[in-house]
Amino acid sequence: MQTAIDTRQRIIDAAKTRFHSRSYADVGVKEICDSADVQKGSFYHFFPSKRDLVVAVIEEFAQDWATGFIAEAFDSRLPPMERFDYLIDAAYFWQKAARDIKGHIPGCLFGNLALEVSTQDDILRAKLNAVFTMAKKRIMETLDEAVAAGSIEPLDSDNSAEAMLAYLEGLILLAKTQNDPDVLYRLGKAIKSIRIESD
Amino acid sequence: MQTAIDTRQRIIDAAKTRFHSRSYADVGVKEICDSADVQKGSFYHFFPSKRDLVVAVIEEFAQDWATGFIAEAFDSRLPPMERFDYLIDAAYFWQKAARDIKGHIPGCLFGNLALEVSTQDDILRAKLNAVFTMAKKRIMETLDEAVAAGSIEPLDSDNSAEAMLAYLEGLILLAKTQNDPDVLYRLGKAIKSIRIESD
DNA sequence: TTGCAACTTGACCGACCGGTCATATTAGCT
DNA sequence: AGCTAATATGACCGGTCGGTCAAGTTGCAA
Repeated sequence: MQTAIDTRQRIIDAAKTRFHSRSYADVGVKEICDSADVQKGSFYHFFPSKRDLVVAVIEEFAQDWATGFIAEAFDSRLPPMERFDYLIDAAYFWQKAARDIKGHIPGCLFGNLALEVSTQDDILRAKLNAVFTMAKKRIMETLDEAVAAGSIEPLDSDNSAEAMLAYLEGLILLAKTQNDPDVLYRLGKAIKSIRIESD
Repeated sequence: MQTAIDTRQRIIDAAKTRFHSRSYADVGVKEICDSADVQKGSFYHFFPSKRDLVVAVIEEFAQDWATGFIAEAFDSRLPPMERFDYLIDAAYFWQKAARDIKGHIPGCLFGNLALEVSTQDDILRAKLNAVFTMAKKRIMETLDEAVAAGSIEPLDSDNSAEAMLAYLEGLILLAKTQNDPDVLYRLGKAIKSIRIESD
């Protein structure tokens, strides 16, 4: 059957955009089914529960992320510290594009979900945490490269990377609250000044 | 009638803790009424809608915040830059205390709500944005004081304050995702290194 | 060509959602 | 004491929620 994988994918696709631009609780199974042109029964054939769907969405989105703008921004041909400029740029353009189309900044799917479900579902929380850990790792490797290249002073790259990730998520949070992607432009450059000394 | 104000307050109190530690969508009017020992009809006597309740909760919480740990941390008797240490400390202890009692880090009510409702309700978004603007102002004043006292080099205090706020919110986001208040301790000190140069 | 598993269909479920309402009850003023 | 307006009561509303299920239909392997 050729449509099988397709059906599953259509469900994920419909859910992905909706969870991203609204919230987990606000998007119902029925709405997802309708927009994916799938019946309720089919939905529950592929996903035991709504929660299992959001897990799939997180996984796929993390993949998109890793192979998408994260991969582009962290291009190893670029001087290490320059990659952070690309990261901020990419975030800016993504949020701006979404706002121009939908009218609102969706923010970061992972950040959104993390704040929504972390206190209520430890498994989802762990999933989201793993995504952040992966992002942190990319940042850390870049910092280590920068240190090796002599473009920055040695530092606690692990904690510094986490701090930079926190800053990025915080920027996106404020940008979403103001519904204004320019926040990323105005404040983004400071990401390179964040550093935690090694002891 | 003596119980009148009391009833309204009981509703707000019950809602405040629940919205903070769960989410807006997840907490129903019925649950709030039950826990506040109030009937549905009474609830809608005081609040035209659930949304009006959350507005009241935001306002009261912002007040608690301003007169609570924000006021303490930004104590004018402290050297300006030291106040940021107190800010981080206060955030750390608050989150830790909540986790020890409830098992989970609730995060920042404003950050939580901002990511949950910003794309769906511009009025709530504006309310939350106003709270952030107030916090930013406090930070900015502190930075200006620090510059005046010569403890830091002159900088774009407005944007730097916003960047520091973003960082704080990002730290709380990661702490919540890891369910670990230590994130604030590990990474908090970097808040003082964030600066955006004036041009 | 038959058999079986993968998939689809759409009606159905109980629970809960935010919100309404007519009817008490109460408190404070005159 | 009597009136009025504020507050309280709890049954009730239509709609939606996540989820179930029995009965199809389809594609593929043997």
